[in-house]
Amino acid sequence: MKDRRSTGMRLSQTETWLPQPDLARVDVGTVLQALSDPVRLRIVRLLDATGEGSCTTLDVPVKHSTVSHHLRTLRESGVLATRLVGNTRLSRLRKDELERRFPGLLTSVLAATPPVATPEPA
Amino acid sequence: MKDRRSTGMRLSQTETWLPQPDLARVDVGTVLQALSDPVRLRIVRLLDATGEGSCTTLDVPVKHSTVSHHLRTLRESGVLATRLVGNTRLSRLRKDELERRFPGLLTSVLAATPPVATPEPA
DNA sequence: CGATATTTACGACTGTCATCGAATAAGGTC
DNA sequence: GACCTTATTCGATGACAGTCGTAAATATCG
Repeated sequence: MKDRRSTGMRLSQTETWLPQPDLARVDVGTVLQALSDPVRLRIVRLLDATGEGSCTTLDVPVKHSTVSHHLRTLRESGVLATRLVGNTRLSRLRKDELERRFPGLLTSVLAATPPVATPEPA
Repeated sequence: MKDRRSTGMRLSQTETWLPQPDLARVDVGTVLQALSDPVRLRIVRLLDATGEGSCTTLDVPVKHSTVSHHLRTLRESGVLATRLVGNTRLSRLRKDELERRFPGLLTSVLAATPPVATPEPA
């Protein structure tokens, strides 16, 4: 129950969300494709750790416009949901829904341990 | 030291395998990348159903040279192993190894149900 | 209203990758 | 050895995707 005073407080009763696909209509290949990119996989891991994130808060080694592009890809593939709050857009993982649609998939990806270093010392 | 009788019998003691990566050194992103292609995902499903398959036995809508390319990709990413038997190469999923390295990953992918049809009726 | 911050949209470049066809290598058969 | 089958490799091509910069849209603050 939010109670806003004179200072700018957002009202949370009518939250707007960006359009997102029904996971029942999403193919597992689409999700795999979305998760296959290194930057996107990093975004997913960050969102899993922090809960929510936006274009500027996500620590990824690409420009903002590129982050926006990746967030769009992840959203359209059903991996994350984005809600508009004031000036920013906060994205989060659709963890529960994904777990129901593809049991164990996202869980196993997030639980994956990094490879033992240096495949070939060159 | 081949010992063949009149009828063509294969000897199974010295089986040769194509080189494959140590899964401990494989990143989950590499596997996701390998599984993200539609043709490769189909190959993986076919191999899961039939146990083993080769370039010609796999029913995929691309030419043999392309199948060979995909099999190579899947092998180098650690998804499948290939053993040479006579003139052909039989590939199979490294299911158990993958399950140990990325618990639940391949399982969830193979268990994934197809999407409910017609995302957009056009 | 102006100024700033956040994000997206658009256009362009670039690199990667899937695909094919032809050539090559290797196995098995006659 | 000649021949066919199987599979890979190579080069070329075409399409897609990741990246960036800039412009545009929206919201917040003064």
